[in-house]
Amino acid sequence: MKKLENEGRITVAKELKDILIKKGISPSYHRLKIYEYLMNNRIHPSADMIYADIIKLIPTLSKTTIYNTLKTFVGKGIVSSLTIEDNEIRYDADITFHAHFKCLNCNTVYDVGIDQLRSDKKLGMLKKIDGHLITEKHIYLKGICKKCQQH
Amino acid sequence: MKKLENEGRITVAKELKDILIKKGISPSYHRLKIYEYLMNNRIHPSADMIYADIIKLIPTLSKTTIYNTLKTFVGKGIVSSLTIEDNEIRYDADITFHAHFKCLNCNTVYDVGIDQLRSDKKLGMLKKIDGHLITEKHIYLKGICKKCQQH
DNA sequence: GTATCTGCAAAACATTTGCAATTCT
DNA sequence: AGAATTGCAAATGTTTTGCAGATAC
Repeated sequence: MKKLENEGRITVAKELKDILIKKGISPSYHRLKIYEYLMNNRIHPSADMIYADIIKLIPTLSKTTIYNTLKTFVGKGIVSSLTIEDNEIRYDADITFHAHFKCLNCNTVYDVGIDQLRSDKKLGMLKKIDGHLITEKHIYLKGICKKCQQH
Repeated sequence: MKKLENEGRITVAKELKDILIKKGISPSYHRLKIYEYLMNNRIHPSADMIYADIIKLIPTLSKTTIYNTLKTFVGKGIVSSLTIEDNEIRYDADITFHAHFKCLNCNTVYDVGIDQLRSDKKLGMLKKIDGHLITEKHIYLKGICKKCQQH
């Protein structure tokens, strides 16, 4: 829990607690710490990464609680889940629309602003972004299809 | 093995065999049938869906062969893998750049042309496409990051 | 006849579920 | 006390691995 800065401002536990309450999530100690971790560590961690770090703080923590909590957060819309990996789900407390870049060598997942994507006219032609060499591009949209809307 | 049409032309086994050979993949019967299945059934199937359908044709087929073959195909670049689901990998024989839409109700994965995406200026603002209602958007880029390029 | 391909069975994981124990009010 | 939260242990489901048998050239 070292890095408390977040885009120029300090994120204090009180503010995070209020976000949870506003979304109808009772701010238990575990939930607060998990949310705080996600807000302060923008590394798109997996459930296991979150567990490995927070257990240092809460020795009795179980992975079930991590999974329960993440499901609650995603369901309430304060955290989004990324399926950029093929074997595990990554989580992101930044719910604004942005793209992600995964390095196939070091497995780091970087944030990429959409404005940077639009500056280049054709996403299909894009070969590099933020200095990262692109070899694969995926656009996944989700929602309710035409058929299902008609019943 | 009913639908043999593919964008106006007939895909014959001979052509598919030649694609495999050209890519350095020995065209065994199993591989040919799996590739043929993917080319003729553009439904973005999972390994299990492919297995369930092809075992009707090859009763001795094993899932290991499905996984081995798909790994070979993806490695050689004639099939791409989609991580649009959070619990299984979907496969697509269409390796041209296009987006995918997954219905959260019926789980169908539709193709979406990128030209359709670009006609709308801002992907971030997009609410509907091909009549499908969009509630989630993900852009995943992969490759080698800036740091890893420098060694 | 040697290399490749296939398939069984078991293992390896991430995630989920059932239920009991704990905590909070 | 009663409801919500947590956690253990077992189950689930997908994908991987080791190895033996089958097949192909």
